[in-house]
Amino acid sequence: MGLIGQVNHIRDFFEDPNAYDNRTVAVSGWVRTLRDSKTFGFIELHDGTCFKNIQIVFDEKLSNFKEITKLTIGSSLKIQGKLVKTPQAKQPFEIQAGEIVILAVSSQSNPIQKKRHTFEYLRTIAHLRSRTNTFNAVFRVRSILAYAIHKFFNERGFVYVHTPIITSVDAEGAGEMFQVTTLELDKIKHPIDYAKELLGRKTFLTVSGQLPVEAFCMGFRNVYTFGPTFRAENSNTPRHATEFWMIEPEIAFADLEDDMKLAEEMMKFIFTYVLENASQEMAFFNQFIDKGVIERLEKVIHSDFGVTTYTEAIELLNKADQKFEYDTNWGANLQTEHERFLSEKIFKKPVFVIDYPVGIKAFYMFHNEDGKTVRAMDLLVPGVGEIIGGSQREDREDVLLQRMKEEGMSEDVYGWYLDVRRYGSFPHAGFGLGFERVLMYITGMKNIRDVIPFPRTPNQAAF
RNA sequence: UCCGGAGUAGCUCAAUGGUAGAGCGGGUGGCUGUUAACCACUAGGUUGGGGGUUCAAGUCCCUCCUCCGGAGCCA
Repeated sequence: MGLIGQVNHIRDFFEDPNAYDNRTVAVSGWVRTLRDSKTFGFIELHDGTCFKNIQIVFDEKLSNFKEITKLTIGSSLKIQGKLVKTPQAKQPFEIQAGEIVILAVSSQSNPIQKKRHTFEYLRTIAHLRSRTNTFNAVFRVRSILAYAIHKFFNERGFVYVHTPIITSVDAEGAGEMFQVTTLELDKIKHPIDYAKELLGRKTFLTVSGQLPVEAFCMGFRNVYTFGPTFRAENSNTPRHATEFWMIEPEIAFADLEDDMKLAEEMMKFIFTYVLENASQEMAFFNQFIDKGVIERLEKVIHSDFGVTTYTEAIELLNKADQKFEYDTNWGANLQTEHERFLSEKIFKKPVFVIDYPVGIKAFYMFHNEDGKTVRAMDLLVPGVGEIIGGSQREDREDVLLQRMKEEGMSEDVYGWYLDVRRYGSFPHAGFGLGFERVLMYITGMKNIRDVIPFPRTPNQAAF
């Protein structure tokens, strides 16, 4: 006989308190905090089924009363008692315990204390931090957000494609790559014979699923990938991690306008879904992490995203009454300060910047007639910066081949990618959405290390 | 990787070159409705590592390490 059916879930109490009022219930969970007096006490119990805890009242009529008052934070319990409403108190209802079974007492050296901890400290105990209010809320929202993304694409007929994590496609222009090898590095002879690799060639962890997903776009029209990606950059910022998750849709018979429309619809859909399905967590973020985050999300849901060309953006920045550390000059990348000024001060909402100079964008982007720009788009959001990067793809085989030659890319490795243009080319477009960056925007968390369960950043691969 | 800041009790932080402290957390006791509970008592230290200056270094100098922030790279 299993244990699961023997207890109620706190989540159900909050969803329909009337159904349990004055009824005998059983719960299991962990002590979040405990207060006791001479003849009675209170436990706040967390059972993992929802953000909120339930208050347990216990008194000296229990045979193990003295033991219970000595319980430490984190100790696990099974409790039977009566659920009663408490309209005059802070909590809506509580359980008056008839029996408390102590399953395990937590060691008093538990690093999670009944006090406020800094996020920096909690990162050093990432395996324990899901027991705190903030991280419990962050990671439940992470789960709900992932579901919302799948739901969005599924409802629109997109096919979910599992693109490879190990790839031989080098230098996609998206950053440094981790090399994957089965060769014994301490015994390796130079020059390295990559034919001796288990996979028969030099391989890496993927920096993007875009190229393979484009191939599947030929068969299914609208597709997306959603999986981990890896960048071996020595980036030390609150917005970068070496391992992160990315969503990459690819749509057929579509141009850049369709691409932006999809991005905007998706953002609005997932924001709405999280607000509706994580209301307790969002209320917590709004009160303790980032005051006003709910209002900001609602504003985005009800506003039209801005659009400006790169060339116009440069003009807007030059006209602005604002000193920048770096000058804006056509042909150079926009600096972070420029991007923030555009989204936070000029547009005051998410804004697409489109039609970037050829020289600062990837080889596969569609070339405009002006010969100077490509059909690329970046979506900038206040506070987080670049959250989406996408483009209409170059679907003309000759133009693409020319660009690949200029980049020195070998047809051996990329020939299959040209086939997507060779056997019935079609206009198509897509984008990459940084999953953690959306999560930061939604929760108001300021550091990417605090929205990844076990973050990998330079010097950090513990757990 | 570059620039800046910080490393002192379990945690968050004090300490003019001169006896290393507080709050929280822990432990013990008290308290008849608490919810950041409250009150009393108590234990707890290789001041990030190494080297140097000085009668004397947490404090000044050199160096290394780590973390945080800004920049770059980008999602």
